[in-house]
Amino acid sequence: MPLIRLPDGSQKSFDAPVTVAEVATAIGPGLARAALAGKVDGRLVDTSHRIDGDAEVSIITERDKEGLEILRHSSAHLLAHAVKELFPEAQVTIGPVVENGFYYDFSFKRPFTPEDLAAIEQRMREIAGRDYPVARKVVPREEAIALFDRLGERYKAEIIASIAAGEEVSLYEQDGFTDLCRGPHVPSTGKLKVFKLMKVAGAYWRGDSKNEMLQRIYGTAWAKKEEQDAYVRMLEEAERRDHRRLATQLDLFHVQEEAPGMVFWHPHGWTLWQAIEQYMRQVYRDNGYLEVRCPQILDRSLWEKSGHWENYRENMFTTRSENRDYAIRPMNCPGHVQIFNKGLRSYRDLPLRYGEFGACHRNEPSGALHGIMRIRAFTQDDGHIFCTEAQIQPEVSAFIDLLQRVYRDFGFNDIIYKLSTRPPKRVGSDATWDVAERALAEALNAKGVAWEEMAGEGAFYGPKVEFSLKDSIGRLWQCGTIQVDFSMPGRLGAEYTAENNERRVPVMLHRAILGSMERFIGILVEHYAGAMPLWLAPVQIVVMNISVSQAEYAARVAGLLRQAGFRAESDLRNEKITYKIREHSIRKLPYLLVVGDKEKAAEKVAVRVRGGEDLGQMGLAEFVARLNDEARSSARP
RNA sequence: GCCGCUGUAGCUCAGUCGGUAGAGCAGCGCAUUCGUAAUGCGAAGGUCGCCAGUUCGAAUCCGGCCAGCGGCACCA
Repeated sequence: MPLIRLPDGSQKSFDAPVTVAEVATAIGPGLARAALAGKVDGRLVDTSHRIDGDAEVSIITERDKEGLEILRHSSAHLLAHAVKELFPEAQVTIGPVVENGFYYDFSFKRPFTPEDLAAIEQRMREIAGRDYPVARKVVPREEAIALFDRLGERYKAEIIASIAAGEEVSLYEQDGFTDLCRGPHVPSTGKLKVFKLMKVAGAYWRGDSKNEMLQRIYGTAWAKKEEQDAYVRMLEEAERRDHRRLATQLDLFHVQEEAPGMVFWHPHGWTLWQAIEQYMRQVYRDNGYLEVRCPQILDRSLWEKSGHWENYRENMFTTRSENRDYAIRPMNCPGHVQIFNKGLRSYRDLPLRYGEFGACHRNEPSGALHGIMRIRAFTQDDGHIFCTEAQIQPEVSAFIDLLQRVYRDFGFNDIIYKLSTRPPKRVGSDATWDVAERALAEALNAKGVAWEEMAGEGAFYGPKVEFSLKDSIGRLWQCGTIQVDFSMPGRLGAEYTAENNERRVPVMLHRAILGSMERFIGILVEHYAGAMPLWLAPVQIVVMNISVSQAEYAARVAGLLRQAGFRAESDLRNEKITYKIREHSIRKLPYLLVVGDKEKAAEKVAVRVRGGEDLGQMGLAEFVARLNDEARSSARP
């Protein structure tokens, strides 16, 4: 007779084995209706799961995180069911839960069309509406393989064949549709109410590009309609903020066919770039970095030494001249090592920090290109710190401080930290990895930040910390990184003289805060939806006259603002003031100044802030003071 | 690189059954001199991504290529 302990501490005893569903019923009919699954001694199970002995049980509903995942998982299952009803020749493969939803991969002789998607979604609603019970069945492996072979589902048969011999094979069945699945699933299809198919795309069988390509149908599913609506609105908002759309609208940059993956920066876009670069240059200066500049094309022999020629030949742009092979640099570190190598280095020189706005080219596969977020010609805010093992931790600590300050200045306050540790294939002794991993972990702990360990995700040459920022609509972007490198300094012959007159190879820390300038600008544009803070806005102020009699005064005001160090324009066109205001509002300028006869007579300006707030009249000195305050508070350029 | 979709005026987008292309905005000209998100009128603007093919005739149909977009794979 099982004694069931519930999350609130209460207990219920039964005189015979009970199912999760029966436990829920014993607690209350409302909970019984809401039950999606159960958690028995920490393990997620179906509501049909039978409890034979004493156990800790909680009932999972759509309010639980696990409940939502089960809804999504069962929605994937429902999708497969609908596809099999409409297209019996389609073969099912896998259908996991992903962020915000689920997908299911199918093999089918022709591509699914948007019309197919609509029909499939309709069929999903019908199946859900009929509220079929979902039944779990455990079968011997051979029986399951035979079943799917008989059904002509060769992918499923292959998946089962790869399940370890001892493991239990469970099948889920709803109205004649059977799928292999670990579960748990909702008790009946009627629990699935809020879902929507999103798109169809290609995906490789088992994620391997050597395998055939399947068709992946993506869907989203939620506990409540309002949550799904909010998610759809977020996607629409992301589309409105798309950096490609805003770049055209705000005349920042363009790309064209003749230079795939490379950016043409227009004057306004380049002004934004320069504001960022000058700020970062100041950051270098204030934090002990020495700015350097290296060639973009280097002889093949150097890339052979660094290992790039062997490992990344396909992804490098190369060129030839007078029988010599060259590569256009895909990264800056080999150049920085050359500077380090020039002259004899002492331990007294360490840590030595070089920084560069390093333009790199990587021949990315055409399918990887994406706006200016993933391109072939990009510029890194790249820095390399040459140091001793003992200096790793203080350098990493200082770097984290610096990165936090920079992100805050750009308006990002939410940072996610991840530590990637030694991968199976690596260089360097375990003792050295111990030192480096401990240094990174201690630096993170010293900062008191929450971090996640990504075991085995480090680079072959050393562990790394990766920094992701969260933007204004909740998306994560990995930008910063600091990586310990035990390999390259040695490969490229970097050495220093230690206290005991011994020659030693320095440790090199690769680090970037923004990552790629291009990508970071894309992120900034989307974060601010094109309405850049004052210190970054390509045009900060436009001065508009109301009629021709104030034209000279308006031009003079704009000139004075430029002399005060601001990016100001005048708009003296013979247009109605409402027309000009509309036009410059669309350009998302921070400040619009209106000058008419009253302002001209009083030697003042009427100030309108982006967004429409009218600050009324003020003198020029007062306005400039305001601008200076604002530029200082958002960042310290 | 792989799968799918897309490519028409500076921008956003129509274009039916194959019969040599259309709108709004922007730009240009003229008038209007105006107080916080669109003044009116007029003229102009296109190698329909590129190359081949079918056809009396191709933006439209077929094939190849290029680029972009959504994913997958990749991302030193």
